[in-house]
Formats: sequence, C-alpha cells, structure tokens
Amino acid sequence: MPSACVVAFAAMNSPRLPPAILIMGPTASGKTAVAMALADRFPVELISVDSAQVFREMDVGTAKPDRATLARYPHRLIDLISPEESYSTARFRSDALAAMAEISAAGKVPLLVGGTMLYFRSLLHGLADLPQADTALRAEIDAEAAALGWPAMHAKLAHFDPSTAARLHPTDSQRLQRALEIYRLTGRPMSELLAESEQLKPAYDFLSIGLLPGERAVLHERIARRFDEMLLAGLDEEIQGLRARYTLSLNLPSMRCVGYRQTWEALE
RNA sequence: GCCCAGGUAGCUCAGUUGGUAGAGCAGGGGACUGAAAAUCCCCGUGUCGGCGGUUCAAUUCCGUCCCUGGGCA
Repeated sequence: MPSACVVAFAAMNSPRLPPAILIMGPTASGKTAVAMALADRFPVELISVDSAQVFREMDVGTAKPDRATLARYPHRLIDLISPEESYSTARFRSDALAAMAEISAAGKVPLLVGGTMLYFRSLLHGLADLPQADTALRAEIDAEAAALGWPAMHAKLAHFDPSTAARLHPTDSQRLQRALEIYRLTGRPMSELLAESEQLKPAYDFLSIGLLPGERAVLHERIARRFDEMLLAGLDEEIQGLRARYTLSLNLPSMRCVGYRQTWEALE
C-alpha cells in the first residue's frame, strides 16, 4: 500500500447537488489503488483526469491501467485520440461533464482520478469564455517567432495587451503564443476577455481528495522503479511502433509527455 | 605485466596557455485559463581520485600510487 498521506478538503457541502469525488495526486502516489478500493465498496464510476492517457496506443509510457484492470474498473476519457492529435483543457471539461451527467443520471457517483491539475481546476473553477486553439494560426505564430525570437513577440503583445505582456516572461513561448492567438482571433486582449467572462462552476457537490507523498524521496524511488518497469515492458518498442505508424514529431503534445520525449531523444 | 583513454556538482560532461571552476539533466522553490507529465522564472563550494614535488600560487605542470574502461601480452 502506498505510503502517501491522504488529505481531504472541500467536503460535501451542497447537499442539493449531485456528488462527485475527485482524487488527485502525483505519479505513483497510489491514486489508482484508492480509486479501485472505492469502486469495490461504493456505486462509483471512474473518469480519468490525465492528459497523456487520452492518447490511443500510448499504453506503456502513460502507465495506463492494463486490460484486465480496465475491464474490471472501466475508466472514461482514456484512448480518445490518436497521437497525432491534440487534446485540450476545454475539451476535457466538456467530455468530463458529459460523462459525469451520464453517471449521475444512472444514479451513480462520478469518481475522477488523475494527476493533471489544470483539468481538475477547469472543473472546480470553470474556464473563461475564450476562443479555442487554432492550429494553423499557431503554426503561423511559431514561424514568426522562429524568425524574430519570442522576446520580439512579447514586445508586440505589449502593444495591444500590456497587462498580459506584463505578467508573462519574454521567453514563455507557450503562453505568449496563446495570448497572441487570442488577440488575432478576436481582436481583443486576453486580459479583457478573462476579466469579463464569468467562469461557471459545474453544478456538483465536490469532494476533493489529495494524495500527497509522506516523503518525496520515497515517491522519487517509486517513480524510478516504475520507469524501469516501463523499459522492461517495451517502452522503446512502443515508441518505435508509433513512429512507424504515425507522422510524429517531438513538438507534438503526445511526444512531449514525460518518458516519451526522453526515450525518443535516447533512440535518436 | 605493458600501452592508451579517463577519474571535476546526485548523474553526464566542459573548462582553467597555473590565480581554488560551469553547463545540461536531476533536485528545491515559484508562475500559470483550450499543448499542463506542457511552457516559463529563480536557486550551483564541489577535499576538481590519494600522496608528494616544482611554484608566491596547482584542480591545471612533474612524479608516484589507487580506481574505471579499452587494447596488447
């Protein structure tokens, strides 16, 4: 059994709303074990909150539960897209809410388990009303940045969205790209859109459970062991197979997942 | 036994034409609204393998010993 301490917060306090349980914690903290134990005793259904397990055929490196476990404890939001595609926080939120609605309607309790904190945040605090990602525009912005450098892009952003520029570092490529994307898509600064949009919180009575390691070193050891197991289980082969079957590159979200990026680089 | 290449931060290594050393990764802290296991910011004193010698000064040059890898016997 994991040596994690369990810290529960935000206990149920809106009895009129349907309940939902959130279990969050770092890799190898024992989330799955806790979720399965709950599933054995209560009428819950599992929803994965994991930005890497949404990829099909990425099983070894994402520490996806094996077939037998999944058959016994079905997880929603696993194996949704191909490694060539990308997922998003917004899509997670709508997928998760749809699944939660189904589960609640069936008289069960949604049990969300995972380690992607931004996804949990989007459920607990809502998301602002912002335009969705635009692949073509992002490519355009990236090309421009490759020529001018991100600090120059940051300077541009400062012209039409000074407050966002002020809180972003001139080399924070990902966030600068997003702020520029939003401006080009809507003609309005991200800071304004954020300020005026109301973030709707889902109508659930959330019980949040955080799994924190008692000792960091123990967790690190467990993660190292898990990585060795992944190598034995054929992480190299998995990645080589993916590269043979799909058109992949290191800057794709799927290949930026920890483990995948490092192994890819080691294989080069 | 001999020859060669190495022994520098937790790991992989760079470097000092002699003035007590710095990158990447790991680790710690922080930011974060459609890529989040991502992106980004801040944090680097370690008998520079041991012992001698030369020198005002050695991690750097010399000697010797130990250890590791490769080659030859």
